[in-house]
Amino acid sequence: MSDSEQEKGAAIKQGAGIAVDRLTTAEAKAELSRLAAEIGAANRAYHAEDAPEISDAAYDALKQRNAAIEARFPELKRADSPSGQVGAAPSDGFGKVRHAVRMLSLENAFDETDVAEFDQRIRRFLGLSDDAPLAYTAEPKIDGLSLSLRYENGALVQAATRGDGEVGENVTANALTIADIPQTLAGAPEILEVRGEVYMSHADFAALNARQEVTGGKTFANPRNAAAGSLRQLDAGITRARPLRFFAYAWGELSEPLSTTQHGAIARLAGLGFQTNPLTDRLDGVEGLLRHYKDVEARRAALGYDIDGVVYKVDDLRLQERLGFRSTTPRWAIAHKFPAELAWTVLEAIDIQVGRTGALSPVARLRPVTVGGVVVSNATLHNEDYIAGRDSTGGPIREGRDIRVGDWVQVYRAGDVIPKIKDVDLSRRPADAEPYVFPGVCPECGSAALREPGDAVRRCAGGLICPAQAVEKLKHFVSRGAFDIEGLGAKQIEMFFADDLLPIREPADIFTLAARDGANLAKLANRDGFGEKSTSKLFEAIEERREIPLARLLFALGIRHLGEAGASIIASHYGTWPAFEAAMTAARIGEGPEWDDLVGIDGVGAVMASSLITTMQQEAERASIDRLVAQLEVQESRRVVAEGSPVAGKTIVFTGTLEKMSRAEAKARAEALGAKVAGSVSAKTDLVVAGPGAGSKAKKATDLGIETIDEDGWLALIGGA
DNA sequence: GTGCCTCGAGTTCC
DNA sequence: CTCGAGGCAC
Repeated sequence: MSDSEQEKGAAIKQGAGIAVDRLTTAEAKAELSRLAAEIGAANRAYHAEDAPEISDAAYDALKQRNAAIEARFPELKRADSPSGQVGAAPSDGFGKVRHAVRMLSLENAFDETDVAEFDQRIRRFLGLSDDAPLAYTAEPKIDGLSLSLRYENGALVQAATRGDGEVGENVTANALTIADIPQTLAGAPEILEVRGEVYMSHADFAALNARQEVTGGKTFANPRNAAAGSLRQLDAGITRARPLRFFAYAWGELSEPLSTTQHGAIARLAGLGFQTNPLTDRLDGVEGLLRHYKDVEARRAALGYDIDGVVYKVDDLRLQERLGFRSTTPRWAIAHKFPAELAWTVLEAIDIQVGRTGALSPVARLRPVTVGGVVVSNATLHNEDYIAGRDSTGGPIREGRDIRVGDWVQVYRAGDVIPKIKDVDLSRRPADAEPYVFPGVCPECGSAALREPGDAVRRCAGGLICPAQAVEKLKHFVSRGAFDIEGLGAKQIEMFFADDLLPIREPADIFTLAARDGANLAKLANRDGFGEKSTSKLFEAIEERREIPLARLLFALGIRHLGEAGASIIASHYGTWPAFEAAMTAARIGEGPEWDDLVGIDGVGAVMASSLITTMQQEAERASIDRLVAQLEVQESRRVVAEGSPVAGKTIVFTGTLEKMSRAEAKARAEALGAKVAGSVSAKTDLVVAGPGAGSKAKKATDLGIETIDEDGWLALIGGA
C-alpha cells in the first residue's frame, strides 16, 4: 500500500467522527475531497476485480456521508462528486488497446486421456500416423496474468493486458517499472510483440502482505491477485514498489519470424534478454509430455511461485500454422491442469435463481471456506438431476448420492474459477437431513416450472409475467454485445425495474426514459446516486444506441437459442428488420417457403428456427418487440464477404483423397479465406477440388459445368493467401 | 446414428 | 469457465 492509500484510510476515520452540522466549510471541503478519493478507490477495487473491497455497509456509509455533506454545503459539490456517478466505469484511466494479433486462451486437459486425445486430434488433422514422430514443447503454466509487450525498433512502446483477447488495457507505464521487462532490445525484429505472464513469487507476496499489515493496508488473498492488483495501479509509482516478475513464452505480431520452432523462439526471446521458464523442455509424443508433467508436479512446491499446470505446444511452427485456430483457442496447444484444490464444508441452504430464459438454477449456499486462496460461499448445483445424484454425464457426483441441506460437501473451483461440489460425505450426514425437493413452481412468480422431456433444466412458464425473467432479459438487453449502454448496467436495471416513478420494465422503456423524465416532477437528477451530469450522460448514451445494427438488435432480444453468432447469421441473411419481421410473421413451423428459407441458412436448424418463429408470433412478446423497434433506427446489415482472397464468398466442395493436407485442414483454410465449404455438389457450388479417387461428385461437377481443380491447383490458387 | 465442433446459457469471485 | 445441446459431416 502506498502512502497516499494509507492517508486516505486515516482521514476517513478522522473525518467521520464529526457530525455534519458541526463541520466548518474548510473541513467539509477537505472531507468531500477525501470521500471522492475513497469512494473512487472502492469503485475501482470493485470493478477492477483484483483487490479486496470494503464492505457494502462501509461503502454505503461513505456515500451517505458524502451526500449529507453535499446537502449542507451544495456550493462545495465537486465536479467529480461520487454522488453523481451511476457506477464507475471499470478502470477509467487505462486506455484501450486493440491487439494486433488476438490473445487467445487455451483448451484444458484434466487427465492423461485428454492429453492423448489432444495428440490424436493433431495427428488426424495433419494426417500423421500414430507412430510418426511429433515433437512438443512443455512449460509450466504460470498463475499470474498475461501481458503483451510491443517493441518497435527495439524499444518498448506499449504493454497491454489480455482483456477479452481482442482489446486489452494499456498498462505501459506500469510495465516499464518491472525489472524483468527490458525497455530496449538489441538485435530484435523491427516489430516484436512478446507475450508472457506477470507474476509474484511466494516470498515477495508474503513480504508484501506483511508490509501491508504493518502499514494498515489491505492484504491480498493470493499472489495472483497481488500481481493483478499491482499491475493495474493507476499510479505507476505504486507498481514500481511491488515486486513483479515476468516470464516470456509467446509472441504476437512479428516483422520477421523468431525461429522455425517453438523452443527455438523461446531461446531467441531468452537471448534478447527476457526471462524464460527454466522448466521449458522439448519432448516427443504423449509419453514424453506425461513424464515431464510428473516431473514438474514433483517440483511444484519448491518453485517459489504458483503454477497451475503444464502447457504443451506443437514444436514445429509450420505445423502450428497448418493447425491454426478454433474460435477461441489454438489447435496446437493445450494446458494440462493440476488437480484442483479441494475443501470440505457444510451446505447451509439451496437457493433457486431464475434466469432470463426462465431456467431455474439451484445455487449452494456454503459455510465459507478457503479453496485455492479464495473464500467460497456459493457454488453452482447445475440442475435438478445433479442434486438428486443422477448425473447422466458421468460428472463427479456418483450415482445415487444425492445432496442435502446440512451435508458436508467437498468443494473445488473448476478451472480455478467456478466453485462446484465434487462429493458428499454420507457418514457425516445429519440424521434429520431430508432429500431436497426441487420446486415445481417458479419461486419468483409462482408460475408452473416445467421440464421438457430430454431437457436437463426446469423452466418457469411465466414468460414476461415473471419479474425475474423480465429483469434478466433487460440485463441481457443492455449487456456487452447487445445494446451495451454506458451507465446502464445490471445494477441500474435492477433499480429502474423496481422504480415506480420512472420504471424500466421492458426494453422500449429505456428509450422513453428521457421523455418521461422530462414530464416527471421527481427528476432523476435529484435522486440518490444520480446528478445532473450523470443523468444527462445516461440519456446521451441511450440516444447513441437508438441507431443499432440489426445483428445487435436480434441478439439483444434474448430469443432462446439465438446467441451472438446466430444473430449475426440471421441479420446478414435478411438484411433489414422489415424483411426479417415479415418472414417471421408469415412463417409456419416445419413447412412453407419461409420455413425452408430459414432452415436453409447455414448454421440455422429446426430448433433455432422454431424458437424465432414462436417468439415473433407470441402476442405479448411481439407487442413488446414492436414497441421497442418503433423507438429505434435499425441499421441494415450488409453481407460480409471476406475480400482480397480468390475464394472469398465462393462455395467449395472437396472430394476424393487429399494428399497434402487432411480434409479438416482444407476446410478450415478455405473458411479462413472466406469460402463456404459444402459436402455435396449442387448448382450453388462454385468450385470442386478433386483428389485421386474422386467419383460421383467430380462427375456431377463436370455435368453441371462447375470448375474442377486438383489439390495442386487448389494450393496454387490459395498459395498467396 | 455417431461423433465432432461450436455456440448458448448460466454461474462465481473479485 | 463449463456443460449441454444444436448443427452438421460422415
